[in-house]
Amino acid sequence: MSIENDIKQKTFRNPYQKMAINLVYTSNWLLYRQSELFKEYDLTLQQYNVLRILRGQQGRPIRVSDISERMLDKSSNTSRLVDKLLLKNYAERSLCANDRRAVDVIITKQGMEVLEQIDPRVEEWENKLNVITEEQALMLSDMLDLLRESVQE
Amino acid sequence: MSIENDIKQKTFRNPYQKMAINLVYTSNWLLYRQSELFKEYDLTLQQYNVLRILRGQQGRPIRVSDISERMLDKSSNTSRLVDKLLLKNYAERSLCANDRRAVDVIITKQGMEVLEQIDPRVEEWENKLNVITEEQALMLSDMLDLLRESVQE
DNA sequence: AATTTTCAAATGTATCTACATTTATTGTAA
DNA sequence: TTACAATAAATGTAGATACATTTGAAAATT
Repeated sequence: MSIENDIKQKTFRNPYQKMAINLVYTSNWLLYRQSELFKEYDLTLQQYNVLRILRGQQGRPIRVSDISERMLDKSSNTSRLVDKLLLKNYAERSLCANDRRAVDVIITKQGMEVLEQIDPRVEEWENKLNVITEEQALMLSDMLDLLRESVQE
Repeated sequence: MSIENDIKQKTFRNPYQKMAINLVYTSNWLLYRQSELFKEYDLTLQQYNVLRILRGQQGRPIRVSDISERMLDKSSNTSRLVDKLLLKNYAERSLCANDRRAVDVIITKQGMEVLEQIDPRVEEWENKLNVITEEQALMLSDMLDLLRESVQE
């Protein structure tokens, strides 16, 4: 359904506004569907995001501040997210050897296992997005990069 | 900067995953910038969203449930958002004549005024997005519509 | 070396959000 | 018409989030 119907707004100030609104709306839509999936595994979206970052390390530990940098939602409180993962035995924490301010985090076997359970479900979900071609998807991604670049901080 | 650099992830499972991640990342990026702007006027993003929906009514009252339907973030608690706007004298609430369960909400003069102050700032911001053409913006919006359509609920 | 600044993580706190429940009203079926 | 379901809004509450502050450690400056 078109964004006009979804939010019952017939006109937009300009194409850029329409696009921006659709972008936020679609992101919320996507996050909501995916959250439902993660909820089955008692994970929040942010916890899942951290877990995936941990797995991406392939055995190497990663410090809390580096996790924060890689989060999609930069405002997350990574300390507390890691706390939650520790409670579930999905992650382990240890002091960083060469910088005692920092804390190294690593995924556990159980953390890997829960991700492996979720993987096919996420993949299945992502595959539904192939109403657009792979080329279009990459083009869309490139356009998003451009948009962010254009607004200097 | 490319999404790869922004979240320090070099590879993605497939183009759809890359696009989806970029979508969420860019939405967060956009919301964060805009929130900073609204904060200057002591409004949260959600409060601003409600105010704009109220203005869109052009004088006609709108019930709380209809506001919810039009929100970009459907999970917002519209009752409490309207409470906040009442406290700031940006909105008024009255019982709906033909359905005493419902509550009619209408924007006040002060609500209109604060929006008018914000308008040029938002427009200025949106205009920075014109690194892509209007046609590309509309195409991007259409592709987002397609994506949502493709995943049946 | 001592002092100051910067940095990493954790924590305190008010606010916000998600979700279930409640209250009041309307609609529908027995 | 009574009983039951459906709807609209408000509210209670646990947990999450945003943001400032604190704690401890490292780096830079004096």
